[in-house]
Formats: sequence, structure tokens, C-alpha cells
Amino acid sequence: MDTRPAGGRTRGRAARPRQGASMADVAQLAGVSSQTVSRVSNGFPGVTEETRQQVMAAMRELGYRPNSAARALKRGEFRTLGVITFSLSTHGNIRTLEAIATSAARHGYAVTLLPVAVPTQDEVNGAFSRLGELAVDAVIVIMEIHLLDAATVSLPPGVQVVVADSDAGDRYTVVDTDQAGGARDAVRHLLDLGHHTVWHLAGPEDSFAAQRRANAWHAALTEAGATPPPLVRGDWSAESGYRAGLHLADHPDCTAVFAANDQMALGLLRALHERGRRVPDDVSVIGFDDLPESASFLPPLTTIHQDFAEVGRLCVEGVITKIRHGDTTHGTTLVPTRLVLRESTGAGPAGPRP
Amino acid sequence: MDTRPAGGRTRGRAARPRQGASMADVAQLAGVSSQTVSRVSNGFPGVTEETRQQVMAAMRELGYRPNSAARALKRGEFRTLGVITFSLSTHGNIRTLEAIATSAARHGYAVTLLPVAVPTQDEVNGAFSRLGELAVDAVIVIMEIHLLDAATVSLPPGVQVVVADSDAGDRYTVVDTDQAGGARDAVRHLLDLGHHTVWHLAGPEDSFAAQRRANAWHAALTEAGATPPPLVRGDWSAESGYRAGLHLADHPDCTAVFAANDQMALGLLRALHERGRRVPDDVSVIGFDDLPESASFLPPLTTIHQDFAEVGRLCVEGVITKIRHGDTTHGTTLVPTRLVLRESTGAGPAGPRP
DNA sequence: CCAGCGGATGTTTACGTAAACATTATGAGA
DNA sequence: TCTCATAATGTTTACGTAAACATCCGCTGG
Repeated sequence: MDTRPAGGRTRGRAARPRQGASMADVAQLAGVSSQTVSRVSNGFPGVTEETRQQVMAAMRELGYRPNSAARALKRGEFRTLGVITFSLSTHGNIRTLEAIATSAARHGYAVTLLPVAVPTQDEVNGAFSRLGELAVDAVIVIMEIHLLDAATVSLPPGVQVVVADSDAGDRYTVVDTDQAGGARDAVRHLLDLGHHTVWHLAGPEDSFAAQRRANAWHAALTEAGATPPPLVRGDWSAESGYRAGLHLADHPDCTAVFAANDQMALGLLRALHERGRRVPDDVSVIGFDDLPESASFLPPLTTIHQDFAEVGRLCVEGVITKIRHGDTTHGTTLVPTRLVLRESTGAGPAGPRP
Repeated sequence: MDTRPAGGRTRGRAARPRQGASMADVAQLAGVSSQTVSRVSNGFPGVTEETRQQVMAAMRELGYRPNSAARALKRGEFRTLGVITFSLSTHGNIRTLEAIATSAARHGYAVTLLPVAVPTQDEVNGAFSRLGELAVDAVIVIMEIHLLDAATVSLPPGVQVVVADSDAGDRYTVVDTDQAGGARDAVRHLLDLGHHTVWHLAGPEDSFAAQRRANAWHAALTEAGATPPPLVRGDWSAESGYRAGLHLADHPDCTAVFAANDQMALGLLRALHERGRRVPDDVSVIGFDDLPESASFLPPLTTIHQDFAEVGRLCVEGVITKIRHGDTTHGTTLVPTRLVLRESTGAGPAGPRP
């Protein structure tokens, strides 16, 4: 019996750093060729049950694990998806990322994270150039498209891309929440409750999601014959919502506010409370996102639920389809939203519609 | 001039799926050997400036990108860290992950995500066995240790591990927030404000973080000569905080509550408000985590700030040190917390201490 | 004037896997 | 009994890179 430690080599360098037994080692122990080990390892047919068992036993004994680098080199694919996103600070990005990771795992893909700390152009370029050397077959970008557009570094050839949370269906495959539909639902909900019009606390100007929510808000109002009040600008943060709320509290004719996300709605609620305006009696507030915490706001927040999990899932399936079929078509897939009724919205001055 | 498309091959299979030019292609175009290309690619000395420029030009022309699979195979390392975590649902995990990704990138490492959807034992085992085939040099586990302990699958040999958010310094290298210190600070702050004692809204029983916060709460109280009230159990969610709050609101002698996280504190605030108990006039509330939103709670929440970024950074540095030096020692690194004073805590019945 | 040195570059080889091809058994049908 | 097909297994080779070693060159110093 061979008494050398598992993974030892007869010839060559004493210390192979970290990497256990190879196919050759297993083959030797099992008394077969390494090709047979390969067949067993990949579950290929044409191996006797007896041989298979021997090989399996040898694998167990040596603690054999396929070397994924060698595999990737041979197969020409990594079975890995890259995810580019700047900062995981927003709830949506995280939920999407989580769904991507889960969905990718289900398809046998690993997920590699490419964080872009600061969303400057340099950082984005850096991420994309790093990407070139990265072991990924495809990339999912969770990022506002203008940053992607401005990137001077081109994507490595052969690396497929799907973009989430953006609108560039003409140049990329895009999966996104139906921002416009959700915003429209929010506005209609408030109008249906009898509010003459709806104010909008928008996200930052450079965000397409914010822009589309604001556009849809405006369109839904004019469609319904209501006069859009001046748009109030926030930056997604609760703090900015608070500041905007102090401002809005001074408008006595403001009875309904659609905040472009739940965090700003939170700040808004605080400001209104401080200024003695009751929600929903004096002012109705609706948010967008449906954070887990939103149900515990004061009062619990009526909001538009986004199905981030579905967005992530569709991103992965889209990108894997592209890998499989070398697909180069573009297009946008929209994931519907859902109105979640809680206690922050109530009847307006005109009374609820029948 | 050669008119074949870049990356084309004279011999062999027509369609090499996705993979551009190789070193050999660059070498041929530049009129040098592939070894020289390798030297240029890795920035090694011993190459004339003139040759270097020629090679670089050829690289650009062919869009050459080093094949990371081949590199990994040759070098025996992947320059990749795996991160195991179940669900990215908690603020802390995400912040830690973000810091890990950023810090890893700075060290030239990529980060691969290993999500464990449901924290069942099977799932954890699955993640660990997938890990064996995964292209990672080391693993950072963000997980309660009891799940790691119960995993029947052993880690692949040669893969270093660092655990965050846990306490297993005797068996693993651990980086964690100083849970006990933070909890002690929270309790002392409330006692200093003149509260006779402090109630505790704890996290779930199976969480070590929750357990340590609860233990420290108890210890700090007895140390100070105060009588610990019965512990109230939550599950980290705002909803559970709300339920607990309804319960606590009925105790007239409850003037100060230390919630084990900010989300439960949020629910607690809502319940107290609903029951007409003013914060901080009637009841003081302190949280733990310092979510970005906590400053916009009603009222803004006094809380214990956790430095997740530091935890992530230390995890990466720890694990890279281990990789470099084959370190097998264990030990725990604690990251200090910081008391963030806002408006949810105020003077107790005994009045603030001098 | 030549040995010898050192810098620049080329050649060989191995990393671990798996496709492609080659070889050896086994058994069925003529 | 002797093909010949077929299944089981072995052998060769290539994937792209980089370490190790080999070669070539010009120049310095004796």
C-alpha cells in the first residue's frame, strides 16, 4: 500500500501549495486511466458500475475535487456570471443581487461581484477593464445606464450583458420594474380617494428610474384632468424626504404626496408629523419599493411593491439564454408592480370615488 | 497582411466559442515569442522598451485579454474569495459584504457569492460542497456559527476560512462587532439618564449576536445594581418589535428599552405611539445597528453604531494573510461600536446623573 | 583579442481536464 | 468458428499561461 500522503507526488516540487489530488492521482489509486475518472466525474455513460464504484471510492479516499481552473480552460467557459453594481446601498439592488445569486446557483452558475465603490466614470471604467480579466461568461449590470454609456472601456467580446434597473432596450437587453405602471397606479389610487391632485417627491435627476416615475406621475395627472403641482426633488434618502416634507407641510392645499421611494416617504412622514399634519387625515402619503420596514412606519405605509426577485431571476435567465444561443438581440422586459394598501392613504377633500 | 479576423486560427475547430486572442496570437503579430508577451503582460523586467511597445500595440490590436482560467491553472490560485451567507436580508450582512467586495478588489481579489437561500442544514451543506468545486482560494463565512458547526461537509483542504458575525474564535478566525461592548454602552447610557432599569427586546434565541447582546445587557444591569426585568423576545423584524411594544406599553414601570436592533426599535416606536406612550418623555428607546434610516425614525433613534465596513475589511485582510502565510491560527478580532445620540432617549425618573 | 558576464529573448515543459481518437474485450450473428 | 459491431477503457493531445532553462548578443576587462 502506498503510504505517501494523499496528493503527494513522486516527482517534482515538494510543496504544491493548495490543491489536492488530481485526476491522475485518483486514476492511479483506482487502477484506471484518468479519462475514466473524467467520465465518472462528469457522469458520462460508458463506464461499468463496478469501475464507477472503484473510482468513486478512490475520489473519496483522496478527497478529490475537480480543479475548476483546468475545467474552465478546457471547456472555454467559467460557469460564472459577473454582477456590476455601484454600492449595495439601495434595497432594490440588494434584493436583485440576492435573486441573481440564488437563480444563478440554481442554473449551476457562480456569481462574482464587481463593486464600483464610487459611481464616478473612472471607477466604472476600472470595473469594466477589470472585467476583461475576470473569469466570467456574462455580465449583469445593475446601474443607471448613463454611467454605462459614458464608459470608455468596451466590454470584452463574447461577454453577454443584461442590464437591470435601466432603460436601454435598444442597445442592451434590459430587465426592469415597470416604473411607469407603478407610478401610474400610485397616482390613480390617490385620485380615486378623492384628492384633487397629487404632489410628487421625486428621486435625483440623474436617475432614470426617478425620471420615469416622475414622467408617469405627470402623465397620469394630466390624463385624469388634474393639474400637476411643482415637482419636489429629493435624493432617495430619508433625510431629503424630511427636508421636502418640511416644505410640503406649508402647502395647505397639499393633501396627497407620492414619494418616489419608501425611504423618502419615511422622512416625509416625520416632517409632516412634526408640523402637526396628520397622515392620512390631513395628508395621504404613498411610497415606492415596499421595504420590509414600511409596514411598521408611523403610520404603516401604502406603497408600490417592486418584485426585485423576479427582476433578478429574469436577468439570470436572460443572460444564460444569451450564453447558450449567442443571442445578440436586445429588448426590454418589464416586471409588474403591485399596490400595497396600508394606512398612510385616505379619503381626499372630494371624497372617494364610487 | 493577414486578413483573417482577429483570434482566428489557421488550424482546428471553426468556432471557438468565446475567447479572443491568446498570447500566441499576440506573439505572432508582434513578432516575438509568447514568453515575451507573458513578461509584458505581467509587467516583468527584462524587456526592452521598444519590444514592450510593440507587444502592447499587438495586444491592443487583437483586443488581447489574459485568460484567467489558464492563469489560475498555472499559478495554482484563483485570486478569488468566496463569501457564504444566507440571504442578504439583513443590513449588517450587506454592509459587510460590500466592504468585503471593495476591500478584496483593492487587494486584487474577486469575490464570489455563495448564497444559501434557506438556512437549513441541507442548504448549508450544499453550499459547502459546491464550494469544493468553486474557484476560490479562501472563504469568508457570514453566518451564525451553529449552522457552520452542524455542517457535515468539511471545507476543502487548503481553503482558508474567516468567520464574521459569530463567535468561534477557538476554532476559526473570527472578526466581529464588539456586541457586548455595544450593549453595555446602551444600558449604561440609559442608566446614566436616570432610568431605574432597562428592558431588553432581544433578537431570536438561535442568534449568537442576540445572545451576546442579551447577556451583556443583563451583566451591565446587575453590575450597576439594577434589577433586570424579564427579557422580551423578538425575531429582528420590525413586526416583532411592534408586537413586543404593545406588550411593553402596558408596563407603566417600563421607562427605558434597549432593542437589539433598529428594525425592532422601529416597530417598538410605532406600538408605543399607538398606545399613547411618548418617546422619549415616557419611554426611552435605544437601538443597535444605526441603519441609515434610523435618523429619520419618529423620533430619530438613539442607537449603537456598528462599523460593518471595518468588519468586512478585516475579514479580507485576515483571509489574505492566511493565504499568503498558510496561517492556521485562530482568534477573534473585535470591532468597537459607537453610541449615536439622537432623540429617542431622555431623562428617566431619577433624573440624569451628574 | 578573447573569455566571460549579463541582459534580452526564445524554447520547453507542466498545470488538470476532457475531446478526439485508438485499442481492447465481449458477444451476437453468419 | 470467424467476422464484425459495440461497449468499455486507454492514449494522445490541446486548452493558454508562466516557470525553468537555454540561447544569443554585445560589451567589458584582462
